Amino acid sequence: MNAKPNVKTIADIARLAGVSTSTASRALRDSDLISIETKERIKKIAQEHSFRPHLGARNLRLKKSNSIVLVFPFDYADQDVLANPYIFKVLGTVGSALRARHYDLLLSRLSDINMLIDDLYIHSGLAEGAIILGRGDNDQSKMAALVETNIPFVVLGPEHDNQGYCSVGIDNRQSSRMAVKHLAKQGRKRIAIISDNFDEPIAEGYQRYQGYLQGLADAGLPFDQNLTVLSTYAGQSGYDAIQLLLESVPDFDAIFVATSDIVAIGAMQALHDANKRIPQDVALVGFDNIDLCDFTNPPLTSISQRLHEGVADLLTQKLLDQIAGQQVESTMLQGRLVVRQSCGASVLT
Amino acid sequence: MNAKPNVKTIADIARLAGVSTSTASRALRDSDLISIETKERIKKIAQEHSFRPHLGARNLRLKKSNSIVLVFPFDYADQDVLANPYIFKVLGTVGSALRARHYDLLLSRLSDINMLIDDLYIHSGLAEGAIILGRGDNDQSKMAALVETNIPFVVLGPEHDNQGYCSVGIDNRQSSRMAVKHLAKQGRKRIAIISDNFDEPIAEGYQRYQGYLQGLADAGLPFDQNLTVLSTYAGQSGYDAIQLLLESVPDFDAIFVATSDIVAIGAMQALHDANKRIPQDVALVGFDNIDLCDFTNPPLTSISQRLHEGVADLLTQKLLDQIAGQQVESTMLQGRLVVRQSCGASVLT
DNA sequence: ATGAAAGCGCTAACAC
DNA sequence: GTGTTAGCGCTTTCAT
Repeated sequence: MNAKPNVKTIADIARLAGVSTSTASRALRDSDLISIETKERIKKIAQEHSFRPHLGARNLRLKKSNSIVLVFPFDYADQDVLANPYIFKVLGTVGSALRARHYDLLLSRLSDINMLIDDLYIHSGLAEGAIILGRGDNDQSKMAALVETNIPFVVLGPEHDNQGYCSVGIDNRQSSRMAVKHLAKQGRKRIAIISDNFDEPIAEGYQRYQGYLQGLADAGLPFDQNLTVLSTYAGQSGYDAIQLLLESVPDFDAIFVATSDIVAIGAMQALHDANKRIPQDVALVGFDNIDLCDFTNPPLTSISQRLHEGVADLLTQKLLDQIAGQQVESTMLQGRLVVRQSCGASVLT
Repeated sequence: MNAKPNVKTIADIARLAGVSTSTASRALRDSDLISIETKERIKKIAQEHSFRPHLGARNLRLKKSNSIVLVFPFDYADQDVLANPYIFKVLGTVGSALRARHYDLLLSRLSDINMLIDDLYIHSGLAEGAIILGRGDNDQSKMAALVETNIPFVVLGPEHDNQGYCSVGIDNRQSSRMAVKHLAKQGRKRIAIISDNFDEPIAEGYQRYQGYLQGLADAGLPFDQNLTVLSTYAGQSGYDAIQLLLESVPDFDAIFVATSDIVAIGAMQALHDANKRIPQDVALVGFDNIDLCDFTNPPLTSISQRLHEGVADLLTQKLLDQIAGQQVESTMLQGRLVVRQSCGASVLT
C-alpha cells in the first residue's frame, strides 16, 4: 500500500511535486530557504510514499557517517572474554549514549587494534571514530601508532602515564585497595586474590593486584605469595582457582576476585562444592558489578565500574567532542563498592 | 609516518602511479583485466600510503551496504529484556555469522518494528536487511506491514502458521513438553511453571505453557492453576514468583522456568533463602541455556535454543539468500535439553 | 523562493 | 591492458 516502487530518490519526489531536486532536498532537510507551503507540500508527498533519503549518499556528500565503531581488542577465539556480561553492559550503555546523540553503533568485524589501523571502518569512511575497550594490556606501541593516524578514538579503561590519548575509566588500584580494606574490616586475615595478571604494570589485573597489596598493607596484613592465583576470564577458571587454593592454603578466609564477577561466580560454585560457607567461612568480593550479582547465592559484593553512572556517557561525549575537533582530557573515576552479602559485611559468623 | 595526508582517494593513488583511476580501482579490487605488474605496483603504492577505498562511496555505486541491522522489538526502557545474557548470546552468534560472510552488524537505534518500517536503515540504504528478535509477541499486523514493504528480513524465533516471512528458531511447545516430561520422569508430581504469557497464542511464553500442559498430560499429572505464575524478564521477578508459590502451594516439588535462565536464577535465590534444597526439595529447569548455567548453585538444567549449533548461522544465511533474491523457507528445530544438577536427574533424594 | 550544475569517491560499461 | 565517461543519490554554491 505504501512505498510506491517508483519512488526511490529525491528526484522522484521532486518530479511528483513539480519542483527541482534542490527544492525537494531543502524541504526534506527543513531548510528555511523555501516557502512554508512548498515545504509542507513536498513533505506530505514524501510521507505518502514512505520516502527516506539515502543516508549513504547524504553521508558521502557530507563526508560523515554518523556512526562509531566499537572495538574489542581481543581474540575472537577468546570466548571467555566476549561472553562476559560486563561486555554486554558496555555495549548497552555505550549504545544508549550514542543513540541519544543520533549516532549508530557499528560492531567491529575486527579483533585487533592493528586491523583498526590498517583496515576498514575509519579510513574507509564507515565510522567517524572508535571506542576501544581497554583491558589495559593493549600493546602500547600499537596504541601509539593509532594516535599517529589521527583517527579519533577513546579508550574505555584506566589512564596511563603519558598515554597520549583520551581514556575514561575507574582507578583500578584505588578501587581494589578499597575492596581489600573492606574485607579486612570484616575481620578477614587471610585474603586471597584471583587476577589475570601479576606482572605487567600496564594491565588492569596488575593494577588491581597492586591495590590489593596496598589494601593489605593498610590493614597491617602480611603478604603471602600462596594467596595469589592466576585466572582467565572464564567461570571455570574461578572454579579451578579455588581448588588450587584449597589444596595449597586451606586457611584462606576471603577472596578478592579481581578478574571479573563471572570468575567470582565460578569460585563460589567451587566453594559450595567444597562445603565452604559464604561468607562465614570465606568472604568474596568480585569486579564489574554485573546485574547477576543480586542473584548469586549469596548475593555477590562487587566493584562497579560505573558505566551506568556516567562513564559510558562521558566516554561517548569525549569521542564526539574529539571528532568535532576539540581537545579532550582523560578522566579516571573512583570505582564504587556495592556491598551485598558475600563479603560478610552484614552476615558475620 | 604513514597515511600521507594528501592521499585520500583512488584518484590520488592513480596520480601517484601515473595511471587512470579506473586502473587504480581495478588494481585495488583485484581485477584481472590489468597486468600483474601494474596491479602490484599500484597495490604497493596504496599500501605505502595506508590507503583504503571509501566504502561509503563504493556502496553507493554498487547499491549495497554490506551491513545488516539487528532489531530488538522491545522497549529500550525494558532493561530486563536487554540485560539478559541470552540477548548477548544472540548478538555474539549472529555477529560471528555475519562476520564470516563479510557483513557488518549495525545495532538498531530503534526499538520498534514500526520504526524499522517508517524510519532509517533499510529504506535509507544503511542496511540491506534486518534480523528481528522474535519473542513471538510481535504485533502481527506490523509484521504483515513489514512484509508488504519488501524489506528483506528474517525473524529469530518460532514459526507461526501462515506468517508470510522467514523465521528460524526452536519449537517452544515441543521443547517445553520435553522439559516437563523430564521432570516428571525424575518423580516430580507437583510441577509449577513460571512464564511471561499464558494468554496469547502468538507469544513464546504461551507456547511454552502449552508444552507444559502437554508434558503434564503425557505424564498423567493433573493440571493445577495455582502452579502457574507470571513473570517478567528480570531476575527479581523469579524471586517474587517463588515467594508467591511458597505461600499459595508450598507442596510444589519442581519448577519449569519458561521465561529465561535469569528468572530461574532469581528463583533459585528465593528457594535458597527459604531453605529449600535444589534439587532435593525443588527441581528446576530453565530456558536459554546461558553460559552461566554451569556456575549456578547447583548448575542449572536448561533448554538450549541452539544458537551456537546452527541457528544463528542458518538465520543469517537465509537472510543473505533472501537479499540475493532467493526464496527461503522457515525452519523450526527441536530445542535441546541440557541436563545439569538442578533438575535432580543425577542427584535424587 | 527556486533551479541548474557541480561534485562527494567510487565502479563499470564502453571505447581504443 | 588501459583510459574516458557516466552516474550511484544526495547537498550546496551560485545564479536567477
